[in-house]
Amino acid sequence: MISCESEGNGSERRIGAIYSLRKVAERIGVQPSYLSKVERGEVAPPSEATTLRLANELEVDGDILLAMAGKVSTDLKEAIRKRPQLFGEMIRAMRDLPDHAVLRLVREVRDGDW
Amino acid sequence: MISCESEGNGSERRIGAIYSLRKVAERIGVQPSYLSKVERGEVAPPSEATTLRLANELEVDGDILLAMAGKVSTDLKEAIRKRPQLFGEMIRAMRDLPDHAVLRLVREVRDGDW
DNA sequence: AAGATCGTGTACTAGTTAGTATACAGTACA
DNA sequence: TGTACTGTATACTAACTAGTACACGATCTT
Repeated sequence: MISCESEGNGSERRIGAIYSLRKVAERIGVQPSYLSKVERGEVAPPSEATTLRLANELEVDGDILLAMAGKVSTDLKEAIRKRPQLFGEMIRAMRDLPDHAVLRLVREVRDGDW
Repeated sequence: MISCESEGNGSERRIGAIYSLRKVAERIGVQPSYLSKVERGEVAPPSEATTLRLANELEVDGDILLAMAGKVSTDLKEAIRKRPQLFGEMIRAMRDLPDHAVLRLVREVRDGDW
């Protein structure tokens, strides 16, 4: 587990103990042994719920951690399921675009006069 | 199971027998009893593979049948997983757009000078 | 030196998924 | 009238998911 310096406010007995594998495991509600195996890839990636709790705890983007776990967020799947043909076409079209083109599309949609 | 008229070339003893539940079940490689339950929603929707074989057999859009089964095609998920942030943003942005706006985007991407 | 904490190894499991296998009663038809 | 085919009810299951429970030796701190 990553050990990093805490702010050192004196409330912890040891520096870096806040992000110890055991502490993180406890905060996200799994057994330390399980988190250990997850980190080393010894077991299949956790469920979506557990992955998102972990992402939140480690302050990383949930979509990214889910992707690392080979999964896609339920709310994205839900959006696709509601309009499968339209979103299917769109995603398959975007798949072949370079990042900057997709980014331009995102901006266009956001600013858009739709 | 839907019974429809065949072309009547005389090779079948009874009309409409080509799409009998049993025949379809056999062609997609499941038990008739299972397909029966699937059709009536008595069991959970089949796996992605089985759903796609069924869609192909019935000549309907795979994405649509998957969506009816509450699923999303693996190749779409794969596209999202490769660029989770970008595609996550895009899909969440498109989620709130009306159909015609998404369609316009699809056309734009297709014709695009990207 | 002792107690706390560290990450890890091993063994086990409830619940779910995606079906199979077989038997059965109704219907068409020659 | 029998037999071939229809859809369906019932009972069962192998493989997988997503973990738990507990023990262990190493290390760190006082």
